[in-house]
Amino acid sequence: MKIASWNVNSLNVRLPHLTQWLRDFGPDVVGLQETKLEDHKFPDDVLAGLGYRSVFAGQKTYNGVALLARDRAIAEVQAGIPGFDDEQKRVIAATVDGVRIVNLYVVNGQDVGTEKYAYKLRWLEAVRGWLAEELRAHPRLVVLGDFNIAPDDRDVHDPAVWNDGHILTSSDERAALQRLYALGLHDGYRLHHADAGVFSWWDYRQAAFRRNLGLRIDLTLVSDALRGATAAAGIDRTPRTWERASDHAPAWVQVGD
DNA sequence: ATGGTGGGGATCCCA
Repeated sequence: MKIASWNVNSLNVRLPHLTQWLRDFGPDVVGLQETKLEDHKFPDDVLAGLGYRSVFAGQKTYNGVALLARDRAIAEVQAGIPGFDDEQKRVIAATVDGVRIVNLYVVNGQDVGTEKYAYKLRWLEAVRGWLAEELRAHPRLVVLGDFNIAPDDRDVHDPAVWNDGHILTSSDERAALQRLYALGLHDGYRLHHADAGVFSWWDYRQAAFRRNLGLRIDLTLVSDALRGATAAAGIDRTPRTWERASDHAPAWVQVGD
């Protein structure tokens, strides 16, 4: 099963890219972030025409997440973090073919020390508590999404700029990510690749994509129980080359066949 | 330190 994560930065704008990419890449499961669509506007009919069922939790203008699955049922759908009151639509989870999939749009955090940064750390702690429960109930777990955290220096183009005091790379954010790993979750990409300089997000400004000035912040984590079945992982840069692209590229992991 | 670009929707917020 090929399982992917893609921050589309407006599904309204990116629907042609998504449909093209579904045809080209043929993922079995996809988690989308930043759909920026209210649920009644979600294009589930278009996606059904391509063989994908979808579930979604959206809102106008900001955030919004969805899970798609091709030729498979989507069961036990959970939107939001249980017990964590939050108006922002950043989480959707479901079970597909015996694998629990948790799709996260992690808070960006703006700048270290801001109110949004504090919210990011609170939010990640709530996610950690919930994932501990999810792992007990569903040992075969994949946690994917836009984490808005670059795990280590290999995942940034310039570690001097993206340092322990900078948003997306600060020591508190990285420590929060390590606490997720400590639950028994593994960066799928790093199970197969040790290289530096492979990124999933490039700023729209300063021709960052052309110059490969990016970060790897879109992650696919696999649980202990799935680690041995993780056959491959990667990032598909192709959609980032298309006209009017999302600033993110899809990250994927293959579990089993 | 600043401001660069893009999406959404309202003339500014968020990334």
